[in-house]
Amino acid sequence: MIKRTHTCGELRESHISQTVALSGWVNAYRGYGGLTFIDIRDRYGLTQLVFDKEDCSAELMELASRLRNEDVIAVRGVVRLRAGAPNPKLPTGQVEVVVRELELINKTDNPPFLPDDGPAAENLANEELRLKHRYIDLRRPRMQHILGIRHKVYQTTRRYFDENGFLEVETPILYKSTPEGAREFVVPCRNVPGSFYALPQSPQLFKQILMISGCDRYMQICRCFRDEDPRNDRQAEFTQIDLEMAFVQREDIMSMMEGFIRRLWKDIANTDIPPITRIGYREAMERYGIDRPDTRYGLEITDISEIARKTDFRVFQDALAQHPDARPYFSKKGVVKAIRVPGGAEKLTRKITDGYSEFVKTFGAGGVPTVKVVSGGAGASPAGLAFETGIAKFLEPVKAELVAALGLEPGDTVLFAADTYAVATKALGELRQKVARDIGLLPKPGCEGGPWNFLWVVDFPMFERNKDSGKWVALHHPFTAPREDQQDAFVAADLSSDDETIESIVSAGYDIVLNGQEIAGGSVRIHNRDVQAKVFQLLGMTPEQAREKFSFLLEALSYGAPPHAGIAFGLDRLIMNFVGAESIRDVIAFPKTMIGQDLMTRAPSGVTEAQLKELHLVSTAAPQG
RNA sequence: GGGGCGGUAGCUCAAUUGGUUAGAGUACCGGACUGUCGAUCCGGUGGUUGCGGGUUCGAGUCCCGUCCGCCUCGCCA
Repeated sequence: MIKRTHTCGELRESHISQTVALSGWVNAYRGYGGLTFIDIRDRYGLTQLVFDKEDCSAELMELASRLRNEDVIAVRGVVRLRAGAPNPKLPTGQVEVVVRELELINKTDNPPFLPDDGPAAENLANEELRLKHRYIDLRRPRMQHILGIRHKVYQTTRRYFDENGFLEVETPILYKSTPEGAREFVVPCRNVPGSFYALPQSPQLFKQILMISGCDRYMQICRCFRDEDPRNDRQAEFTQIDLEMAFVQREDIMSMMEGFIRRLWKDIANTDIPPITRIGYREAMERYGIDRPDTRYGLEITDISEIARKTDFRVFQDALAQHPDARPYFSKKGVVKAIRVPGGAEKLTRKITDGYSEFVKTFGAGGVPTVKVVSGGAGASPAGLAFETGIAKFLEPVKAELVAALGLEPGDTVLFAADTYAVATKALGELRQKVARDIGLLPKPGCEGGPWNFLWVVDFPMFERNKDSGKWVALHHPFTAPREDQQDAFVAADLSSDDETIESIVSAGYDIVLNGQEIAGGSVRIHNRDVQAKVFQLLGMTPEQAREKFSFLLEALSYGAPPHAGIAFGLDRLIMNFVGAESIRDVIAFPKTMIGQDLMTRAPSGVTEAQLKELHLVSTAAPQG
């Protein structure tokens, strides 16, 4: 075999007249009878090979003329300045290799598609086919680039945390089932009939145990499993950058993470990230209607309930009549909220705003009342503004107040939501993002590069009532500590009667949001056994159940647990941001489809009766696949 | 679990209200061609329209079921 001396992205004018050897895949074939060009490709780039009747034997010309896309070849030849025009699109475009020796290492069958990102790739094969033949898809320069960025993120991560004294520790994949939270993948255990492991949703408790074990600072790039329906940026099997620190407070973690983010963005995107601003959960919900606000644009939400109360608009009045005396953030309290869309009068056509009404119905809202703001005209306000279309006539009596409250200007459109606090907030929070895309406030999805708007979201409530069961659930997870100044109130609270207090307790949790996407989340943990037991109790676990599921944690907490805190990054989402990927599948080498299949290996698949028997299992489903 | 979009040649797509032999580009095969780089030109092979039923004189097209892919709501402590 001809052994390569250089890669296909390496040769320059400085190599001219050297004899070199290259190996790779045939990327393109251009034949002229007595003259044949082959582009040879490997991970590093493309180089033009030339076979010329004047220089090559008839056998070599014949062999070259039979080469086709994706054949694997190796060549030996001499580098020379291109005899024709140089190709400015290629780093190697000044030179070509005149081939003296060609080895056809492996002839390909006609490939189902070509791994081409160039102009010919306008019709990229569909994803199903690309996933089935992932080894071809991954040859694409784009995919190689993504794998490379992902590799760099691993390296920067390990380097940063190593420099800061973190210890990389692996934690079990075969773990204990703790059925709170996400649905788990379950693995039958052969040696203990009828018992099962679960795959970890995260190494949460192991990293806490490692703190109690004296590891002080832990990190791991780990696989996590959640058997929930996937999304564009979510799949059942994903990767976290997981870490935990002992003897720290919230601020210590936050500054360590800001350092990490600055390093990461410097290394990967060559960008300096300024200090990250913070917002409280309540404020985020009020202003943006979501706990992960995208701050690249305005379109903030304003509560106009008190103004709406003065109108005769039935939709407003009906909404406001719901639990009028409830606490401000009570989820079923009736409210009216509004978004001012600058320039919306022109950009948001009737067809678009009708679509918004349909859109918010998916979140339980009835529709989106709308009004346009114009200058002058009949009935113009003192500021010279008038309302038109939609619900304009109902708003006439409160025009001046609305103009002042929302800062309205001519050409604006105002979008309203009148419903319960929970529904109106959610509907406008989602609508806000849709409007931003519609009127061009955002780069197109899949664009690479900034702006990078980071945000810490802090001060989450510890608990909320599940809207169906009415049970208390932890907003983050049951191991999250109350914020330092809330600890006493939680310890003192009577769990059976003190709803107001429990709902008001704020946790020591923190999320990092990037451009409206949650990229990391963590908290200070409970390190006191009694506090942890009280949380389990509040979540409806009897002391026996708590012991059955978490005795190891409660015991560990009683044998000298240091204060500790941690966080985990969604690594796949980080990569998506760096490379401008639209789908999480594009940043995972071997991803799964929406129903969790690997189209290349055809996993999951059936197993034999013998396997089932050995595992003490009987399947009630007919075998598939 | 719910809603939406899609599945036609190896690939990317087309095919009027249901109507003749399901087309184009590309890939592939054969031929021509000495400076291309999405090479070009000439010729050719290539189809159980995802699968199974149904309606009809006639179905790629309409109906029912099913499988697969994507998007989305719920879900994701």
